[in-house]
Amino acid sequence: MRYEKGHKQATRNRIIETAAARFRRDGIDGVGVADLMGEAGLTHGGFYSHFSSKEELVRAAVEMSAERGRAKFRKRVAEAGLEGWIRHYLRPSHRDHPERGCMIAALGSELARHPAGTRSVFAQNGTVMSELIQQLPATIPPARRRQVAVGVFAAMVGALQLARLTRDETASAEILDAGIAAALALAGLRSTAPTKAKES
Amino acid sequence: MRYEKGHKQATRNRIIETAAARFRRDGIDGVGVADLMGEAGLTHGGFYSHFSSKEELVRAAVEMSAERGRAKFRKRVAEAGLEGWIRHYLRPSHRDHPERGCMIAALGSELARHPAGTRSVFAQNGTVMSELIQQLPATIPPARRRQVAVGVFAAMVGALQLARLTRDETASAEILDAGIAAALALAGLRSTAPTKAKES
DNA sequence: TGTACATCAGTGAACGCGCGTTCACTGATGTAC
DNA sequence: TGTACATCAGTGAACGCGCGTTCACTGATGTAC
Repeated sequence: MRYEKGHKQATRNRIIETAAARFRRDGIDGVGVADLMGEAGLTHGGFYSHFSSKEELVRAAVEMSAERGRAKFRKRVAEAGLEGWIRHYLRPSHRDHPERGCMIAALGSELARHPAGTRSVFAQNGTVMSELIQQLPATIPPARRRQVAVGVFAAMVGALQLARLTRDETASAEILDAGIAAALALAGLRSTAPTKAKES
Repeated sequence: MRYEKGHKQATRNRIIETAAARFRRDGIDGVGVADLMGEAGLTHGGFYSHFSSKEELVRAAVEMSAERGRAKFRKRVAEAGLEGWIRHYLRPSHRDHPERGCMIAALGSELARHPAGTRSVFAQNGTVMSELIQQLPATIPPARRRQVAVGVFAAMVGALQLARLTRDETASAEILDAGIAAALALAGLRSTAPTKAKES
C-alpha cells in the first residue's frame, strides 16, 4: 500500500470531524463539499470515494456528534452530577460555540427536514435520553422517569436556542438561567413549588 | 392608477404570507425567490420592487409569523386558558404542519445564523413572552414570573422540535406529552413534586 | 370629447456564482517473476 | 536484485443546475390640455 494501513479510514474520520463542526456552526446548507474538503486538507474530487453523497456525510456527522454528546454527558455527570451537566450545557460558552456543542440545539429545526435515514440517529435508544433517565433522582417514580427526562432535555434544547436568538447579552444570559432553573425543577433537583406558601 | 389603491401593499403582503409558510415548511435556504413569487402568482423579476433583498423578506416573514403567533396565543388563552394553549401548541397537528405553526420551533436553529437585524424581532418585549408572563397563575411570585415563562416556552419549543426529529409515531407522541407535562409543571398548573412523599 | 404623455406594477431574459456530482488522470508504493 | 505491472487515495477540470440579483421593457390606466 502506498499509504499506511488505516490511512483512508483516518481521512474519512477527519472529513466527518470537520463536517460535524462546520455544519453546527454554519448550517448544513451553509457549507459546501469543496469547502469542507479544503478544510480537511484535501481537494473536493476525492469526496465521493469516501461518501456516496453529501447526505451520507450529514448522517455520519450527526452520528459522530451524538456519540460525542453522550461521552460529554457521561464525563460531566461523573464529575459534577446531573445538575453539573445541566449547568454546563446551558453555560454562555456553549451558546457562543455551537460548533463544539449539542448537534440537536445547533441543527434541530434543519434536521427535521432531512430524510428519515438521517434522522434515525435520534431513535429512542442510543440517544443521551436513556442515560439521562438513569441519572434522575430516585424520588421520581419509574413510570414517570422517561417523561421527566424528555421534559428536562426539551427545556435545555429550547433554552439554548432561544438564548442564541437573542442579541442582547443580558437577556440571553437570563434565558440560560431560566433554562437551568426549569431543567433543575423538572428533574426534581430543586424545590418547584411556586411559593412555599399556598398551593391549592 | 392602473391598479386600485393599496394594490401593491396587498401584493407585498401576499408575498410575505407565502414566504412565511414556505420558509417554515422547507427552511429559508430551501425556498428560492422565483419559487416564492410563482406561488404568489407573480414572476420573479418584480421581487426587488417589493424588497431590497431576500433577507429583507425573511425579516418581514418572521415579523408576520411572530404577530400571528401572538394572536393565536391570545385567542387560545381566552378560550381555554394557559393550559389550553400549551396543549394546543404541543398537539400532533402542530408537529405535522410547521408551515402554519410556530416560527421559532420551525426555524430556531437556522435563524440563529441570520443577521442581527433579522433576529431583532425576538427582542425581549414584543414577543409572546410578555403576554405569557401575565397568564401565569398568581401563585408564582413577581420576581420569578419572567424566568418561569421563559422556562415554559423553552420546554415547549424544545419538545416540538424533538417530536419533529423522531420518526416513530409512538415515541413522537410521547415527546409531545412529556412537553405538555413539563410546561404545565413549570407553569405551576400541575403538582410538580416528584412523588407526594419524601422531599428533602 | 379626444389625443399625447406620464406613471409604475409586473415581465422575462440575462448575469455571475457556487453548488453537488462525475470522471479521466496522477504518482507513490506494493507485488510478481 | 531489477524490471513490469497492479493498486488506489487523492487531483483538478468539467458538467448541469438553480440560486439571488439586475435591467430594459410592456401595457393598462391616469392626467394634461
